[in-house]
Amino acid sequence: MERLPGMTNLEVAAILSEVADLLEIQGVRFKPQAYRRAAQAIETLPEDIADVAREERLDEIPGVGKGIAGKVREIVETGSLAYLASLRRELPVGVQELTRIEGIGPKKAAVLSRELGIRSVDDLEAAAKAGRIRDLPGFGEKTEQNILAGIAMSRTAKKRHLLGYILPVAREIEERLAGLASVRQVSLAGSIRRMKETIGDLDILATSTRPEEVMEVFSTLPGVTRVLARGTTKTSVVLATGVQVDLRVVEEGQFGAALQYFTGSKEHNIALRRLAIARNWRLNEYGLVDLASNRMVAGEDEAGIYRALGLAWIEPELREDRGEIEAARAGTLPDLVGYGSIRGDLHVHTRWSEGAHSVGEMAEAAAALGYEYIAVCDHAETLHIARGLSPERLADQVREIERINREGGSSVTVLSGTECNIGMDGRIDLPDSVLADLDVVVASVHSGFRQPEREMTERVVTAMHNDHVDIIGHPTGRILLAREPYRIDLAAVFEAAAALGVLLEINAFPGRLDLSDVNARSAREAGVRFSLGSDAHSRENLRYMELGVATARRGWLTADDIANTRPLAGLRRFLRP
DNA sequence: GCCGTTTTCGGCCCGACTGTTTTCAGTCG
Repeated sequence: MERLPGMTNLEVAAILSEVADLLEIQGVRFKPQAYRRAAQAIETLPEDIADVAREERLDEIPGVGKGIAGKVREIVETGSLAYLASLRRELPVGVQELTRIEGIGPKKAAVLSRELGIRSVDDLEAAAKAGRIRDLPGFGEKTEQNILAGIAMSRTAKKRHLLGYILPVAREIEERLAGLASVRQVSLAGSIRRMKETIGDLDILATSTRPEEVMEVFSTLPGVTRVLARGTTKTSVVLATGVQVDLRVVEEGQFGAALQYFTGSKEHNIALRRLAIARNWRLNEYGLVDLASNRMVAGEDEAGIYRALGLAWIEPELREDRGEIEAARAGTLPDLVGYGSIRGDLHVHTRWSEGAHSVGEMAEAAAALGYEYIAVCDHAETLHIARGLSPERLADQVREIERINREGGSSVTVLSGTECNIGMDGRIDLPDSVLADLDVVVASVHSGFRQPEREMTERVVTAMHNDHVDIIGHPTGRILLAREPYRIDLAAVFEAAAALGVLLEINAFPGRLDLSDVNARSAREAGVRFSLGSDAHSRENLRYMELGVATARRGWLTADDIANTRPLAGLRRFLRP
């Protein structure tokens, strides 16, 4: 029997967020914040919200009390929320849409709707052009102009950028600034310091004895096409790639506070400020200040702020208000896998299929990175576009790998492997006899993404039941900024992977990062172990491993959770015979 | 609507900036 698809955490969160938006437009105070906080907690919950509701544990979620718990139950049980429907009826259609325009919040949207009957962005544009907005209370000519500019901006949708592509750019800017004699400290901040998978703007922070000089150098960096603002404490530029970069120069004694503040996330900072308030302190970008004595409690270095608030220092990758503050207080933060902890790459391609370099060249590059092993996992035959290998050519490749290992020109052991294809019915596109002779078998879905959830889940679980499969590659198939993950019951996949001892990959290719941080964390809770693979198509791509480690760290993973933090002998225990 | 290292009631993140005002509300990050 077909099971009704349950509400995902994302869908429940979206409903609560909309309630928050609508309440805000109505001018209701404080409730929007409460709904938003609950939505955020549910969105990033490492468990299925329907399970939590069924087990009557909703009140354990921070931000969920009696009222919201009842609404969540209603959503989970019926798929909708009567309260939201009634809120929608009370508000003219389209008012929400207005708040998406920069400069228009709930208050202005309400006035525009009430006074001029504006119901859409198109209405808004017409009214602004006709000069009908400037006479409204609280509005003026300037506001009218800004609204038109805001509408124009909203039409050229704000782009995000892949972490993997923007990180080298950011580091180059950081290095150039660090090279200036007057610069004392410099650090990346914001989402790039948290290693989020996609980045909006770049934030960089520095201290300097001569801020004007730093700003001059910064605003004339190669690649800068526009200077949006230029002051002695903050300068904003736009690079040719469309990336906005903000540089802030602060006082030396405030570097820690500023770094903490500008690293965010916003949710994390709000939670920290709550802790400060409880002690009658105030936390902002200038420091942690005792309100009674007006004395600075901390601010020079970041760790001092956390310490003063009774917390262990929190790695930037964890600062999303997803339980890290509670863990820091209890002293139970995970010992995150380190960027240098990976001993080998378990997913690389070579010239045998779609890669750019030979097996020997990849091994050499891996040795230069200090690895002990790499697994060559070229595609199998059915993946024609990637020049997949037939069993015969794969056998030739295995012989070449054996020769390279025997001749021992490199400190790296090359493992033979494949990235085989999981067919529509879950079958692998190589015979068992071939798979049995390989060291590492990665199995991935490369087609038929539109299968219904139940079939896709069965398909992947069937593949895991093949005793030769060691790793499921990029388990959700998403491509960042381009393609949604396919529909699959991840809880069922995690359960099977844990039970069968199949590793799930965190694919480190910049556009994949699949499993994602949040999914990896859920998988870990379900007892899954992981494999990190760069999916490198060239020597240079091996460096993408860093992005995979970042994703693992954001998913609260330790070295223990990851097979390829082990030396070769230890790794073999994670691979099925 | 939520929540407690001042609490079961009375608060709820903070500061910069803008444009509208003439002392501040609204918006943003």
